[in-house]
Amino acid sequence: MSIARKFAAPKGTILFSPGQECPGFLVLKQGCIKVTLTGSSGREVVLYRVQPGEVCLQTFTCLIEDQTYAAEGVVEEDLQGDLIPAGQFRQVLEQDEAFRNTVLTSVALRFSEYQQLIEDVALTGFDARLAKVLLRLVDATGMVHTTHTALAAETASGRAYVSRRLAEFARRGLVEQRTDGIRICNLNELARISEQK
Amino acid sequence: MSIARKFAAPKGTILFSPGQECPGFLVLKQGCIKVTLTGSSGREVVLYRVQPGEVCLQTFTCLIEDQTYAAEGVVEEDLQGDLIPAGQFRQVLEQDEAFRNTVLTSVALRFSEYQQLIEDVALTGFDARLAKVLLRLVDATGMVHTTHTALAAETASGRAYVSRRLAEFARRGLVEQRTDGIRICNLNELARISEQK
DNA sequence: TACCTCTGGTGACTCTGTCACCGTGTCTCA
DNA sequence: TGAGACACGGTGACAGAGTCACCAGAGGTA
Repeated sequence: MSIARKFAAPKGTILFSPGQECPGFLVLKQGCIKVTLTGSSGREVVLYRVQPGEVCLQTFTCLIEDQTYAAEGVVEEDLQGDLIPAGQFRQVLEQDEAFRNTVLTSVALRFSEYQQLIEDVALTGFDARLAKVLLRLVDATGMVHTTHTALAAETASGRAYVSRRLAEFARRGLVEQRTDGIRICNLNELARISEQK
Repeated sequence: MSIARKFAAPKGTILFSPGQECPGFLVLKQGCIKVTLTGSSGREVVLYRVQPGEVCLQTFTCLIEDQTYAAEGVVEEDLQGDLIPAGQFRQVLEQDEAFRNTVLTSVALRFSEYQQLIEDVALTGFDARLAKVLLRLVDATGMVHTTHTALAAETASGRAYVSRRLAEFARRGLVEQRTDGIRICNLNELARISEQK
């Protein structure tokens, strides 16, 4: 993969936005990218995150189909990786077997994630979605450091509704709302809720 | 692609169901497969259709990740194609460049379709979704031959609600409900609605 | 201190989806 | 030809989900 250029970007950088041309294919070594979709109403949905070892598939679709981006990508944690220029992507894909495997695996993984997301949004109740997100974001100390607004994007819902349901969760003793985030009090019960409906 | 076996199945055949092992990779030559997700409540969502020239990606994910199916596949129109046994899939992918390109293109296409579906379900109002589905299913004579139940699956919604909104569309003169299906009366207005919100 | 921005709480909606129940048309089979 | 079975769609009443506007507190900063 000698064609690849080193690439780095600090937290907060907008890597790509809908409609943009695609500069190349990014293989992540360090950091995290958040990929979101924003509706015309301004509402935002988190599609997925790209972690080290994975590839950014928004780019993949662009390159294979020769299209522009459909989603937005933001750097969540300082980024480092390799960028394969758009023109050389197919060539590397042909020649480098390890790279090809990485891409295929990544595609398959993302594919099932998308399907899961569709299932969650289309077939699952809100509380289950919220519980699932809380369980995904909880850290080792039992805290979730995030805002209601961010949770709304993660659950493909609205901020006000998140506030209400979170208040209900708190009333039931499942969580506790603090100024520095949300403390998870009853992990088992949340897990149970996340599997309902 | 000499390893491939001929494969055929009549309309109505259930090709795969959630949890099943994946027998191989199907390249479609004729017919149509409908791939759906069914929630525990019994509610169904149409994910996509596989048309001739395309590959079935449910299978792709299974094979690459060595997992079982997550969705259900039903034959909508009598099927004919080539089946590449599970064990040989990766090998063919390595050796056959044309096949590899077909797969990659198909994956990319399906990937953007999934993203579109997420956008529709998560960010778009119901009327827009319904209008979009009607426009997709309308035939040359301006008719949509389908049931409200089927439209509910296509719009990731419920049958009763489809009935209600369709009645409202009819009241506004956009469509006309008949015993043999739905007649589209105002294509332009439906197109306008399908782009809202 | 005054101001600004980010965040979250809340009332009052609308939109979306569900459930149960009914009527209609069609098909089948005795 | 009549009885039952069944698929389909209409509808009232309700529950769940999401929106909008407005308010209040916490922190930063000038």
